[in-house]
Amino acid sequence: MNQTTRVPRGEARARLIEAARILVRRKGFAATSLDDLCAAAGVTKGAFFHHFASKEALGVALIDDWTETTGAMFAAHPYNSLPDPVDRLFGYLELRRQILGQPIADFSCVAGTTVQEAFETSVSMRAAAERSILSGNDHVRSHLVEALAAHPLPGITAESLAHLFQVAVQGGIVLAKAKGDASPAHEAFDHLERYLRLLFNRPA
Amino acid sequence: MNQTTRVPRGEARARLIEAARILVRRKGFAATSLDDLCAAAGVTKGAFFHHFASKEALGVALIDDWTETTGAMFAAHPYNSLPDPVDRLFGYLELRRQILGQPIADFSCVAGTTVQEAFETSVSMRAAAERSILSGNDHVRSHLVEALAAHPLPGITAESLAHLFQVAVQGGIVLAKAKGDASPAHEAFDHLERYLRLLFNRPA
DNA sequence: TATAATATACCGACCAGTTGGTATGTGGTC
DNA sequence: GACCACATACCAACTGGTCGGTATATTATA
Repeated sequence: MNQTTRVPRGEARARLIEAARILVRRKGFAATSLDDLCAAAGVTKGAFFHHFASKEALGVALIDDWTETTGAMFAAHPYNSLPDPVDRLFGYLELRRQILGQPIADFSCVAGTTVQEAFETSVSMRAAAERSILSGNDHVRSHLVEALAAHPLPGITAESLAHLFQVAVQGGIVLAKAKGDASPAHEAFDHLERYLRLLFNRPA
Repeated sequence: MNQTTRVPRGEARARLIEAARILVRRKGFAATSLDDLCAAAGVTKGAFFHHFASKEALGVALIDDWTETTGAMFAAHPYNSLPDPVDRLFGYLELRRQILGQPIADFSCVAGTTVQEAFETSVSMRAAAERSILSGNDHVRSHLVEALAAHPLPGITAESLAHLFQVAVQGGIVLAKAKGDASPAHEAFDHLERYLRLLFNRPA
């Protein structure tokens, strides 16, 4: 209740986004109230509306921050320096499987969760979610383009395969939430890897 | 506003669930208020709380109704009478692709949308969503069990493949909502079909 | 370099409208 | 006339958002 130590000047915005990430992942966007959010961030309503014009604006900032953070995380990972693009794809999948070891709320996707609610009610949030998906897509696609250049597959585009990765990630999250267990998501990545091995003729 | 023609006696509950299905698909569960819901159903708050103990109870009833409706729809489809189980799987995928021709809100999944928001905040709604996913899973799995009996694939279970179908459906919806376009979902089904053709040795 | 002027960051009380939920009344049906 | 299926009226708590104010930082000026 009573704030004993104040949030240092200049940190309010970052703290609000951090708190929003946690709350939205747990309860969704609509169910996250600004009062709860500000309390969790240790900040007042005044601070909120100084940094964000509306709850919707916070949502956009949250998703954009999410895009940046996750993008940087994947870009920084060691598998990116593997010489073989197909191995990089397997490295990506392996990382994804590792992430599934965390609690469900911690591997839930901010963009995916939010766009389920807001795709019709908020133009700007849907657009932000599209940017987020697109960013993840680009990462995988770059490896796929290389892989397909070395091993062309008639009728299969890097774009559509990259989408399949995203579909597996997002669908896996939904099933994990429903079952309270990450194993269906885990299995989906296994199947995706097996599909890639069949396509690129890479037996395990 | 003013109710000109009243909802016939005995229909309130069904109308509420129907209206909830539409609103929840468009705006999510939390963002759907009881006032809006009752107005859309042409019914008063008194009717609502006569049939449902709480908003959460309506959510559970909505998801269970969804499970029943979709289950009946898939069970009734002609592809189920095809002699070959693998052909039935292709028939299922073809039907899924047809459904993608509708507006996004109309192929959005009530269970998937709701569980994204409520998996941590409502035990009963998460359980209802699990029942829904499980029901869809069972349908596909029954064909997969037959297919695997005729054409065994070491290391691949009907259960995990059935999950993959659900993952493709749910993930496809998320991507479609984000992009405002069903094509990534469509492509995911194409890849899934190609994967099955490779596994079961069924070239197109 | 001291100081005035201005911009930034944040506070917290307040507001009107909405929220899920309740208590009680009423008309139709058996 | 009892019961069921709703309608009506109402409520406290909460909702996103506003607004006047203050403390701190930045820049301009002399």
